[in-house]
Amino acid sequence: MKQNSRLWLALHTLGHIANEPDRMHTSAEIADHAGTNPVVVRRVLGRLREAGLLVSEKGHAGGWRLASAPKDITLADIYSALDENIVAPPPADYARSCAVESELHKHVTSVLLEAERSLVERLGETTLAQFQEV
Amino acid sequence: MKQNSRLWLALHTLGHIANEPDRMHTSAEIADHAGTNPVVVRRVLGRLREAGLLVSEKGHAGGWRLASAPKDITLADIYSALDENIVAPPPADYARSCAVESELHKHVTSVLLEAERSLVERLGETTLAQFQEV
DNA sequence: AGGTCTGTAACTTTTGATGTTGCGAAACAT
DNA sequence: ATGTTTCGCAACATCAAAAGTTACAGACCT
Repeated sequence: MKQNSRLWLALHTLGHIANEPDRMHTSAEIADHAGTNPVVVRRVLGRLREAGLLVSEKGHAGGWRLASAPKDITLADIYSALDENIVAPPPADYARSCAVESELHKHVTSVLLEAERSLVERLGETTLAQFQEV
Repeated sequence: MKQNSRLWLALHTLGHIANEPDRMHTSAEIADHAGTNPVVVRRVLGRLREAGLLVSEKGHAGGWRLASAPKDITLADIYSALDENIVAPPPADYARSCAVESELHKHVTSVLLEAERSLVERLGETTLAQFQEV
């Protein structure tokens, strides 16, 4: 796969699961479909489970399924569950020194945070149901 | 330094140069101040020069200075010059296959792009002049 | 009991960014 | 003209985060 693709893997996978909500999907099956590794899948889906979006079951007929209906899962839920901070993390070292750049830093950070907030808001307007096949 | 800190290094540096617009600033001096390496500084500032924000001069009293007045340089100019795409680059591999996730992919990408557009718009409202000391 | 899953903990590999060294080219001072 | 300063650039070395891998314990079903 590639780097920083957790979000895409998550979307990809949830899209599929939402289309067949009634059966369990194993990590092996998903990994196969996504061209990656079962463990990687479990890592990513694990976060979604922690966020209450998915349910996993062990054992024979185990696997993964949605924790709620596709119409109740927004893209913002998915994005947030992965805490991908689009906002470039401020490199700490820069906080020190001159008041000037401290101001600059604060200003830019707040703009970035606001951009992220508006992004999440937008993602919240769309649910998985909108991508289900008819 | 740290990772993905080009934006911060650029802001930091331009902030300083904007406060002393009349003299040349050498990469060694900047690197020293930013706790990094002259070559790294030149790499980042080189992009800003390509974008027409800075001018560099070789030789004895050489170094870097702003190409225009602080009030004519917006944070968006800086951001754009570095083409930091905050939008996570879509991992290509996913474009294939099922129409469902292709739709999902397109939708999410467009939301991300819009978020970035609005971010740049916001950054465009602020100029370097606003961070100059009085 | 035996087979099928997830859950996790290591560890290795890969990738992108940063840091480093070295040297050529340009500008200037003497 | 010669030497010094400084950028420009290329070729590495180093580092950190992400992804991939292996291995095995725990849970569940038949």
